[in-house]
Amino acid sequence: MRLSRYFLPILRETPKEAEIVSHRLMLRAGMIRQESAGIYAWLPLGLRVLNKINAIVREEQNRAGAVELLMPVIQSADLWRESGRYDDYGKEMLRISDRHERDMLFGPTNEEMITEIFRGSVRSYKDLPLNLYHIQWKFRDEVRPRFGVMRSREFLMKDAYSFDLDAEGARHSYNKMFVAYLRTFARMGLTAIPMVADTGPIGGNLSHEFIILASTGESEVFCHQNFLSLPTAPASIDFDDRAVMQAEVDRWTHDYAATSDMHDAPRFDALPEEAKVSARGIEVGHIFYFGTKYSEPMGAVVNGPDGKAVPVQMGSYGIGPSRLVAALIEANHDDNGIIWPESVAPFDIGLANLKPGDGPTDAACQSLYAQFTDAGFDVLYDDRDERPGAKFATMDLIGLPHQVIVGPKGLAEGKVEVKNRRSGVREMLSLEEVVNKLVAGRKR
RNA sequence: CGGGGCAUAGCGCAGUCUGGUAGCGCGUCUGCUUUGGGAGCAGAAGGCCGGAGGUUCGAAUCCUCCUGCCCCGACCA
Repeated sequence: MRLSRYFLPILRETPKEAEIVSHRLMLRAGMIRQESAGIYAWLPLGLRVLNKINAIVREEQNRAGAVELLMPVIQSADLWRESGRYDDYGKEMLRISDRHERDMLFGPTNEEMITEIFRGSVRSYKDLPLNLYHIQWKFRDEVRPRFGVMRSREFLMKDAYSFDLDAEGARHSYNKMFVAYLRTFARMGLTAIPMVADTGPIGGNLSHEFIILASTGESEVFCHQNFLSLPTAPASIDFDDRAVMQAEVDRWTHDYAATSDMHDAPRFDALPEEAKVSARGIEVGHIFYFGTKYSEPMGAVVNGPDGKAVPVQMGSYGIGPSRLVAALIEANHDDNGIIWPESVAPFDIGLANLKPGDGPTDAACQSLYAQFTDAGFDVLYDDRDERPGAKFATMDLIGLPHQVIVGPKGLAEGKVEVKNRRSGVREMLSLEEVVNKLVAGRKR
């Protein structure tokens, strides 16, 4: 993509409303634009990151056996009256009516709808286990939206729903999502710590929040030092093996970890001093097992092996990709801007032409652009007629992992500069070496 | 939902107290000179001063109401 043809409205100054670093940087880097309190438009650069995150979420959901579908944003109030939550949910639910004055709502979550879909088509225990998920916009009319997309009213959520015949099966479904979540966050370069959680309005009796540590986190968290270095399960782990899944979950729930609402101070205090981690955290995922809370009132039943109808055991599993964009920036930035992990970067390489209009420089850039693109990289080519300083500042701000800087000075010696955004390391290499280096780096 | 604040050019702000032709910096556009860490000079464009009423010869400025947004707290993927 040529920057001169792209839409990247960068701000040189920080809008005053942005309090936390991710919000500031998202606005400055032209990723989002606020349209209303807690409601944002995703500009091209931001959308690219969101899509990269979604792709990782999908891969890991699919790997764990979940199946993607897509449910509507607008739901009927009648569905929510069946579960009793139409009255329980309160003012956070945005209630609307259509032209026939039917009560509708903008979905804050989808337990009711997925249960309705399930009961309409599944009759036998032989169709279980089943896990259905979608990635869809949600609306929760927060009293006080803040921190940009970290706590917005409209937000993107991946929500999965599992259906099992019995509690043991449901536990396995829960464990699969637990492991899939750890892998999902690890692939984004985040250390997410599962913490025993309150179940809130979703209900149920088994729940974990996945928290990443960040100084700007909204909640206070306590955990054992061990979590900071626990290795994540490999992609090859057998999601169908109940014992393997349980062992993996046990490994990740063995040590103490809790948010302030669930904090067990005596237990934490008993830890050796060097093992205590007390910090702030951002919730990036939340999983629940809630049994028959919805299946029973809504009549989602299957015939068991004995021919008797039983309500299915359910769980739900949420990840907020839009919040993750902000969380990733909180965890990856410096004074100059964002530092994207490679797996979610909007572009892999930023190619800066320091002197557009100069024949040899243009030619070298064109050649590199073609070679990078052929090698499968997403390249943002800064061909704008700007001074070098402005280009460097832009590149650092938007945080692409690799910067390739091409100017007459280097080219006189047949070289271009490659800079690693995270380490800051710069090298002068020939055109051929640059391509080889980046290709080799990606395979590693 | 309680408390506090803000609203003037794309962004950041001054002007409001004490009413009298709408300002500054950055950005944008034109030209020239520049070109390896946000250039210099010259010129230009861009505003129903959040909205509606009111007071006044005259309102960005004073009064009333409304709306939007932000911050602190309580609540939450």
